[in-house]
Formats: sequence, C-alpha cells, structure tokens
Amino acid sequence: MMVDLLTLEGELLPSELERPKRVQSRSNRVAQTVMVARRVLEGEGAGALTVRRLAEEMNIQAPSLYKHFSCKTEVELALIEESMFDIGDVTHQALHESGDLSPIASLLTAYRTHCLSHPNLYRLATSGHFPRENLPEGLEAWAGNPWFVVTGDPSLAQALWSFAHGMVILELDDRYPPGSDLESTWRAGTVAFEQMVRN
Amino acid sequence: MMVDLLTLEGELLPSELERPKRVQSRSNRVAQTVMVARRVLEGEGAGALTVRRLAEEMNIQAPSLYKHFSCKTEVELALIEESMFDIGDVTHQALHESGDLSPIASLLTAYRTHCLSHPNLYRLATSGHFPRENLPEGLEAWAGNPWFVVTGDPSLAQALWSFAHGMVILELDDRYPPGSDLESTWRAGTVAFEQMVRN
DNA sequence: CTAATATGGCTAACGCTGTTAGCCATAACC
DNA sequence: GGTTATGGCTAACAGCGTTAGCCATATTAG
Repeated sequence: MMVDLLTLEGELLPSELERPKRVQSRSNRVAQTVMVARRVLEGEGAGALTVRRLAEEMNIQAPSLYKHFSCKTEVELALIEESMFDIGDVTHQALHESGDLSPIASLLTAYRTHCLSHPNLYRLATSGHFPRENLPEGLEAWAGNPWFVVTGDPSLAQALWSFAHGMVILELDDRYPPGSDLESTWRAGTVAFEQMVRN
Repeated sequence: MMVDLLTLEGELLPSELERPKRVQSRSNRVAQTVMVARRVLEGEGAGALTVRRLAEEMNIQAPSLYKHFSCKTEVELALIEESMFDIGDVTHQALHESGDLSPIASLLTAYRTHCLSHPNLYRLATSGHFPRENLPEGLEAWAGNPWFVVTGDPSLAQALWSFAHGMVILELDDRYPPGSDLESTWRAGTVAFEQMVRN
C-alpha cells in the first residue's frame, strides 16, 4: 500500500487522499433510478429491490429499465458506490471532530452509528463479491484511509477495520446472544487497538 | 451470560460446556439430502444450491423433496447447524493443542484455517438472519465458549470473535486491496487482543 | 388376512425473478 | 425532410421456490 506522508502537528501522519470523482455522470433517468432503488432498499430490504418494483416506482414497465442499465447489478453497483462515498465522508469527518475521544474511538463510533442506521445499504455494499474493477479509481483507498490515519500502520488499519466490520455486520444480523452488552464489547475492542498505537 | 467456573491449573477458567445433541435424528432420506446439499454448496457455491438441483442429485423430482422438508431454508438450517458443530469442534480442539502458540493465536489460526477452507458453508452459516430459535439448545453457547475461554471476559470474547469473523468474511469476499499482507494483519489483531489478557 | 393409513414418489402448474426480442412513437441531427 | 438515436411498450423465456393433487407401495390396526 503506497501512501504519501506529511507532517502534521509534529507527527508523521498519512496524508488524507483526495475524494475521488465519479467515473461518468449519470443521466436524469439513471440518477432517478438509483434514488428510487436506494429508497426501496433502505426502506424495505434487499427482497424488495426487484427490477419490476423499481419500474413500478417510476411508472414504467420493467424491460424499459434495460434502456438505462445493462443489468440489475449495475443499479446495485451505483448503490455500493454511494454507500462507500457516504461511509468515507462520515469516517473522514470523524477524524476532524474527535471531540474528547481518541481518534480510534471517534472513528469507530462514527462508523458504527452510520452503518447501523443504513443496514440494508451496508449489507449490500459489504457482502458478497466486491466489484472492485467497476468502482471509481481511488475510491477504495480513499474510503479506507481513515483507518490508516488512526493507526499509522497498514496491518493494524486492516485489523481495526475488520473488527469494526465484524461488529457491525454481526450486530445487524442479530448474531450476538440476546442480552449482550455491545457497548462494552465495542469498548473492549477500542481499548485493544488504542493500546497498540500508544506503544 | 451465565457461565460456570472451575479451577484449572491454579487459575479460574470458564468450564467447557458440553457439546449439545441434535434436536431430532434425521431419517435416511433427510440425512442424504443434507449430505448432497453440503457437497453441492461447498463445491459450486450458493447459486448452485437449488431445490431442483438437489432433487436431480438424488434422482427424484423437485417437489418430492417437500415430503422431507417443509422448505428450502430447512435444508439450509441443517447445513448451518453442521457448520456450527464443525467450527465448535475445531475451536475447542485448538484450545487443547495450542503448541507453542498463545491460546488466542491458536484459536485464531484454527478458526481462520477451517473457515477459509469451507468458504460457502461459512458464508451460509454466518450471513443474514440467524435462525437462533431453530438450532439445538446450547449450540450457540457451546460454539462460542472457546472465545470466552481464551479471553476470560465476555466483552473481550465477543470483540475477538468479531475481529476474527470480520477478517475471514472480508478475506473470503476478496475485500482487502490486492497485495495486502493478511498474515501481518492477523498478527496485528492477535497481538492487540493478547495484550488485553496479559493485564 | 384384510382394510385403513401413512410414506414417498410423480406431473402440472402458479407466481415470482432477471432478462431478451421486437415493435413503435417521438426527438435530435445532417 | 429524411435518418438515426432515445426510450417507451408487449410478449415471452428460463429458472426459482412452492403447492395441489394423483397414485403405488409399505406399514399398521382390527
């Protein structure tokens, strides 16, 4: 992982990458479809996100959508891209508004709060095959950079992100035994990684 | 989380729970179906696991399967149960065969190795809605116990498991940037949690 | 031993999914 | 003004999980 460095507050910190641009701008109809898709997905879950349902929401017939998209996964790709931009924005912001929290705690809190409030979008964006080739260049690196910033180490960054994703996805899927004190679990993980950057 | 304690090697360690029994034994045809389902799923992925395909493998017609299962998810439930037993066995064994590794390192290594070598079964067992109500009583607690044993604390146990699951599922879905040094990432996470139990 | 019942196959079909082919009206362009 | 691209439409296909209903065999009850 190649990363530029700059001096910030006397410490060597990874520079913040530039927010990438979308590959190609969307036509009106495409943008509208993605909007509708997002609303349906977030409101009613992946099961409701069907081609016919999207068409119905736009008052056209299902096959007409194929004049704008080559397949359903292309719509989902747009949603994944939006989700990654959103998460990137939220996590970058958490770096600048840590308050009295440690950078790691701030990042984790922001990540958890945002992702849990967009469960279906998060699941879509983080489960199954990752369409790396069809995403804007630099998006993945930009979205992942905050994890590197707060740890200062690529391996620790990935480990921290893995912990955060595991927590979120398991919480979303109701995977922890009933009555689990997840606040405490987040705290335990936070401390574990905080201890790693102090040394 | 209520856990019995016993004295082991001078330390207070959580007792190992008893391996639960299956709720009801399977008829021949049911057992055969689950076997076939597992083979198809592991060999060709979730997309190949269709009712018609299962029937074809057994030389019967698709609707005939409904004489043995009320729905497809019941077959998947059996696979989830098997997967949890397998993972539980592997992780419990890792506790007794740590070698020169720390208990945490041993557990994580065993978990990673096993889960990565059964990708489709792991995805099925750990993604989406968790059918807690339809699993054998005690299975969840038994399978989760090793995480508690190596940490000595429920919150730390859940945090460690979340890290491990995040790592495995993200690795399975090819979610880490190409060229990532995942060995190093596992090591970083391992150290982070090991440091938490020393203190 | 016979009659009733349960077991486990079968075919046909339904409603849903994503998707394709092909037709046609309007809009834009040389 | 003729040509082409845009973006609708209907009809239809294959595959999905699933249901209804029929029927032969196996098991059990009287």
